[in-house]
Amino acid sequence: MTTDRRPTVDLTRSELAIIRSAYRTIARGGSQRTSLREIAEDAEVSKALLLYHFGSKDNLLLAAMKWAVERTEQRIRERLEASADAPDQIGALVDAIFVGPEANRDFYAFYLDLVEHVTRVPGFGSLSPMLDEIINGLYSEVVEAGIGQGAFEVSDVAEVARDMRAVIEGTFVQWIQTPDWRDNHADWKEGCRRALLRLLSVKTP
Amino acid sequence: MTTDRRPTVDLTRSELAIIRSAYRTIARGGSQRTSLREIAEDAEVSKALLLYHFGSKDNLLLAAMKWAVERTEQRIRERLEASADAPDQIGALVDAIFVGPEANRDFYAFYLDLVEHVTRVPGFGSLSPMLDEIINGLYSEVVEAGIGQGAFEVSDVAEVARDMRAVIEGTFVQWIQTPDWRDNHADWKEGCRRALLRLLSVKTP
Amino acid sequence: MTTDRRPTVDLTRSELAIIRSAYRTIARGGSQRTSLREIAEDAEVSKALLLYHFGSKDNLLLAAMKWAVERTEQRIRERLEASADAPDQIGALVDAIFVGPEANRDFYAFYLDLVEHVTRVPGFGSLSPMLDEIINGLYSEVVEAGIGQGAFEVSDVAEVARDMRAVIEGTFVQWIQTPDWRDNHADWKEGCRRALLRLLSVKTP
Amino acid sequence: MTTDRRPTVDLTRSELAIIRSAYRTIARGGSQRTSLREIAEDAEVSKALLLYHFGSKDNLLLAAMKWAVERTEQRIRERLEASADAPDQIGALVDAIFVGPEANRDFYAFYLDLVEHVTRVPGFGSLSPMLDEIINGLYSEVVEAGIGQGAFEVSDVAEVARDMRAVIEGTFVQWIQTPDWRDNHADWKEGCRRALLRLLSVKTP
DNA sequence: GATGAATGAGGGTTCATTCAT
DNA sequence: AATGAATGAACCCTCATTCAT
Repeated sequence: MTTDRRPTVDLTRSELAIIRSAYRTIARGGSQRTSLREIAEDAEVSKALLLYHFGSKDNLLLAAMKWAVERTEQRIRERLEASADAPDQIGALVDAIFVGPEANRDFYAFYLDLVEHVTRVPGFGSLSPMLDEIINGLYSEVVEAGIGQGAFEVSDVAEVARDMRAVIEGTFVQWIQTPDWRDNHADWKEGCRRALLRLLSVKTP
Repeated sequence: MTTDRRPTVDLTRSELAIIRSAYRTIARGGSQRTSLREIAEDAEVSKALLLYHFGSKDNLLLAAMKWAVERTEQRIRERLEASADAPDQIGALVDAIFVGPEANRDFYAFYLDLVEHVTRVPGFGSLSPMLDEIINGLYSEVVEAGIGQGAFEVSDVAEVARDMRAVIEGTFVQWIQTPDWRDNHADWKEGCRRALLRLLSVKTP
Repeated sequence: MTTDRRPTVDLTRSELAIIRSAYRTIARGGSQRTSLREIAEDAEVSKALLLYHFGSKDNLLLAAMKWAVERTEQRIRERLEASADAPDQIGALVDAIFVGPEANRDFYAFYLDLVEHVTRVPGFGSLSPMLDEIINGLYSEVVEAGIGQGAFEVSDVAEVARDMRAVIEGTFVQWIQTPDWRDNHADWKEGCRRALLRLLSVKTP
Repeated sequence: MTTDRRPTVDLTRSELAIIRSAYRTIARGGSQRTSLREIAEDAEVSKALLLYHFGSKDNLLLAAMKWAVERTEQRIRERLEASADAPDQIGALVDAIFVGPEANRDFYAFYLDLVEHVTRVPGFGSLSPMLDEIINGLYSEVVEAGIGQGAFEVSDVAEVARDMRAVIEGTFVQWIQTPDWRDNHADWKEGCRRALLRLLSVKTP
């Protein structure tokens, strides 16, 4: 349904390196607790270079957020294609999303930062339709594929996609708060899978 | 080098006023973008008084978070009791939670801030078992009440409570990002209600 | 020569307790690094009581300084009288002054604070003639007693007293900087004794 | 959470300017009564620049202390060399040290501040071996030169150096407390000279 | 006599940003 | 393209002091 999308802007090699450092550092510490100096140190460049390339901290943040979302989408799509003809579409999706505790924690911690910005900082609002298109679009495709196979009982695809997203993100919001997130990842993943199946009215055996 | 500070156990009148201001101000602006000065101005007290009562910004934040969570639980419980014998338990819960766009936005913006802190600041970890107990406990009670009436098909109450929480919080995470949150509140509420019913395998008419 | 002097002001019991706490606390931490709260905690009274009794921090400081100097003089005089007819007047004086590492360190750390105040804060200048009278007076008496016994070769008593004071305080200024002041106290004491004797042209055996 | 800071090894031109201002300002007002703002104003730079170069107030203080001690040593050595073959070695030393009321007052007020820090702030302890080496080393050299000329009766050079230091610093401790230090400087200088000679068993004419 | 509540002034420090090179 | 020097604004926090009780 959604066609191929390309990175919003082209990034030079060193811009990309900076963005990666920004993502890594911010995912760990939170965007407001993370200073440009820390990011610059992680990237092994001067602090001034960040502003030379991105103009302001907010701009760098925005760029990093876009990059992170697009990269994550791509990673999910690749994994999904690898198991394209799996009998269990939902299981494949969950496998593609729950890639591991560290990566998931980094991404969702970063994502919560993103939501915080969308909610309160003018200029980050542009992220929200982008997320809508990417995430809900992805889930819609999965649902439609499942419907084609007669696997799900679904009337409104968009609504179900939204609900799936709620279940997944709501699961991560809880999981990310658990102290033993490094170890319990598989359990939460399985719980999420079951919840999605129940949501789609697929009887679990 | 401890500082001047009242030993905070029960909340005095002026401590409560400060906490209310902190909640309001932080919900709007985010805890890190909100300075003690802003909170003090909102509370119409001196900045130093905040620290006199709470010792540090983090402590005030923690106190405000606990207060907000407990107050919200109580509000939900009251509303829930008011419709105790409603035929539609889930509907009643959703009514009790979705009290209005402003209040919901304030609370969930604040809540996401809380999660961000739990994730990254040592010392806020104590909040998450508290949340677990309060929120999941509340949902468990509702589920068990429903089971008693034969309304739901549920085997593991704790898991269902967790899934409900995922749906609800995941819904708010999406809703809070929508630009027209002031107007679309009712739609998201209805969507959340349906998702919960589907999750509990209750056939919607 | 100098006649008996009495405490500049009369102190109530609780004022004295506060002053003792002030002395102890400040000797350890320095007057500017020590807050009224710390002193109040040490004295187990409220911070406001300090100001109720002394009016301001500077006033308390001044009172504590006067008290410490007078108390120290008295302590030295008592010890000196106990060995009134000792053959070695200087030895007796040094014994009376070098009472032990902790007490000496406390007093001279406190004394340096005092000098710092005399040098820079108007209002503490009154301490300096008081010190002159007390300390140099004390040393003068010792010297004169020694002259009576034909022990010293001295022409100008006041000058010698000043020089003795220089040697003693200069010794403590160095000693107080040594990291192992707890253990080397006896060595410095002995060194000081020899220096004083040399100063007074008494041939050491 | 390291801060922005130049790695201070050699002093740049502007670092030196800052240190000079720090020395001047602190000598007058005391290190704890002197704020970074005052030093910055004196140096006509922004307050943030001090921390950019030195990282913290304590660090700046430490740097200023080291600088002041080394500069003073150098000044004394130069003056001493200028009168290298003077018949009266001690007189030359005293001349080199007692350069004038303002400079002496500044230096010894600053020095007493330094001692106060060494006594109580961990991290400033490194200063005292440095002082020991520089000051006592200097005096030892003078004593040894004098011995070579048969001027002094001295057995333990290190001990005598320590005693000389005691006399000199003890003299300044008293002098700095006198209200008329601007006028009596010459008298105290002469008194110090005599005391040193007596200490070294040199018969005064 | 004694204290808790409250505050104003100021402290050191952080940090995004600017600018000359 | 890249950086070090420099800054202004704001931050959290400390503390002596005031005042009503």
